[in-house]
Amino acid sequence: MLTPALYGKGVVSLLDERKQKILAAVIDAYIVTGEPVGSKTIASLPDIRVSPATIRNDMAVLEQLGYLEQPHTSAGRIPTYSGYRLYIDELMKEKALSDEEKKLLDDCLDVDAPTADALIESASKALSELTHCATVVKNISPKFSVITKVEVIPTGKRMYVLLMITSSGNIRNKVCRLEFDLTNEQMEFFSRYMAENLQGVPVDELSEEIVEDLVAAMGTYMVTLAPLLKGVCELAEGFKDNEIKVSGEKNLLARTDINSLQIAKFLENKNEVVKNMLDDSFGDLQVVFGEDGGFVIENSSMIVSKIKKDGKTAGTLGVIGPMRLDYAKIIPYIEYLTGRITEMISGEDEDDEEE
Amino acid sequence: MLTPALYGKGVVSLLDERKQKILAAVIDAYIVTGEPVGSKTIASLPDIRVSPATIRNDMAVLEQLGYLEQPHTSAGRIPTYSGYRLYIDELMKEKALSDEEKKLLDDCLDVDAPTADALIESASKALSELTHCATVVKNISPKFSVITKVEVIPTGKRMYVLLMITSSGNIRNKVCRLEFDLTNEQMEFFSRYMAENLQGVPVDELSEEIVEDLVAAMGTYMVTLAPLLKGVCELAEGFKDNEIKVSGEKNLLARTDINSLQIAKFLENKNEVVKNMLDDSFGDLQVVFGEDGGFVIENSSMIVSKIKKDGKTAGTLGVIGPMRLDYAKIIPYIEYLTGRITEMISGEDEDDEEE
DNA sequence: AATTAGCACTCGAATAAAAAGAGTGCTAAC
DNA sequence: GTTAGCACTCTTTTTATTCGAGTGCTAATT
Repeated sequence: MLTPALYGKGVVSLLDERKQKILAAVIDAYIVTGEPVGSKTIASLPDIRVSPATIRNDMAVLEQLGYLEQPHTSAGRIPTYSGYRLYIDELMKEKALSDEEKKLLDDCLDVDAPTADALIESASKALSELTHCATVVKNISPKFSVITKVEVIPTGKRMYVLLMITSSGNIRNKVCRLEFDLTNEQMEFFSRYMAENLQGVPVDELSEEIVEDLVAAMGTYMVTLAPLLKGVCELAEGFKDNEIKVSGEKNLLARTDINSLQIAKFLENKNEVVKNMLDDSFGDLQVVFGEDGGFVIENSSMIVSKIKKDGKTAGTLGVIGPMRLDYAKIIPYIEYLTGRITEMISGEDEDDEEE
Repeated sequence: MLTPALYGKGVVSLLDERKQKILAAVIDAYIVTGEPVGSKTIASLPDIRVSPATIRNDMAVLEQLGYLEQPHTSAGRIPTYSGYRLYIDELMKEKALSDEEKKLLDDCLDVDAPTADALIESASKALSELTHCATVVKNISPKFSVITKVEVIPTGKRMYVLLMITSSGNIRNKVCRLEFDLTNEQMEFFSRYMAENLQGVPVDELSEEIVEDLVAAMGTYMVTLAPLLKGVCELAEGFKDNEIKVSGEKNLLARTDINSLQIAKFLENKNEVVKNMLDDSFGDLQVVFGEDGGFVIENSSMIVSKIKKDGKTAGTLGVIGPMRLDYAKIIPYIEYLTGRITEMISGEDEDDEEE
């Protein structure tokens, strides 16, 4: 007999209610202690009314189904990947946030942050401290940013600063060294040309081809200004690339059950590794285990949740921690934060909401 | 009898030539193997002509003098801090760079780097790969940078980007949200006011007091523009603070003899820790061991060398690695690189050297 | 048919004892 | 001053033994 709450779910229906309870209890215990869990431990729990022998039988079944495993014959059980998966998807009881917790989280959000990215960043810092994990952030997608301004500012002999500002309030700059000094006329032309051709263009649409076309159409100015346009191109790339930020790495490095070198390697490639992972193809909340795809940090898992804007994925926020993470508590944290951020940034573009 | 090369040196004169040779040999061997070194190992070296017994006697003396120690009775010797110190200062034979090595290093330097900091950065990356250590960089001192431009650019409703450019080609920006939109007149006033009062001011002289004076002297514009000036202040701080960069951390994290958590803590506080350490009070090249002052990474050491400009310290470049570092090889590397950079940036300010 | 008590069994972890080995310090001879 | 020789020390490695947690199976119980 299934509890009402579990009707219509997935794999869970293959397991009778008691086996579900036992599996959940084993994983709960393992998350707390980190040690293999035996039948006696489970039997001593208040809402389990059967004997260790019965539990042993059930655990043997759960092992055959691939949800649990034994490190060695005479040890208790630990969860497998699919055990965790089932637990997260269908078994665990999320610990709803109390009002105090909500308030705490609200206070952590920097409501005065000048850009959405800074707001998300503040959430990331807070989350990392509250969970004692590393946190990972994918900034507001370049899809939502259009170029609002491209400037060139002379700063020295043949030295120029290129400046690009986007609608989401992000700025990037780059120093260019040219072959010749620009005349006033050339600079004015460049500014006008940029304003006419790039203003309003979404950052992620700015490809090399577009820039090449622009260069070609520039006529006599071509030779002198081409290097600047190349710089523009690189700036746009910068917006796309530097999206992913990890903070609180210390919390991972402090752990003995996670390999430091793997962490370091992950941090080096975080862009490539995480980019594919946080795409539209997934649901709003996603839990990835430490050897799925490119994400190789053994014994770790990553929970990420989407931040939306106008119904579309705009960014993500999540944590990276040990496999045995307190999912039931941390998932609500993350969902609450991304939910609040989603509220805060919706429709912010057009006009300021206050007053 | 002292070798000519050692005349007039320091503590070394207390040690006869053979003891020096033995101490150096022990440290050489320890640097390679990481294991305590015994008398037999030393005796088997080609230019040591005495028996193990003699070496044992000498090693006992070296231990009493505090240069060596035994992890336990029946083990060989390992160097103490002062052993390393003596070795580095007076005993080791630096391995001079071959022409190929010089060429290799030259090729690593990004001669086209638009700013001196970028040049140093390229050296840092190369050094980290060549030595398999982390590298640490202190960027060209703010003392050498004067403010060349402060701009304010409107980017949205009540949103402005503050931009500060220094003579060394560095740029920093900051998004400010103001209470009111600025009129054209206000913006023009601000630009002029900045140009008149801040252009040419060395970055590290821009204190809160100066800014407060400026605010006070601003007259009617005071109320509206004060927040912008606060932003200017923060930007200048940014130039001072973000000087120290570490790269190649992976090389440290990969080692089992260095504590990951200590590395993480160091990385978090690198600014405070390293700032004091790379000051004018020291010689051109400095070796710091992993528990001196604020630098607490057990079993590690840091070698830093100064980059100069017009005879004054302008920046530093160095490596952080295990205590048992191949000093004899790495020190020449660092000295060569900082030397080259010093040459390249000298007098670069006034005019371009090429053509 | 499901549950449970009972029990033999397994295998890792902890403990103890023994052997091996590296290196020393000291003494006496060179 | 140097060195061979040797007893001694202390770690590391090996081997053996015990201990105990936890299991799986069987037979009894509900």
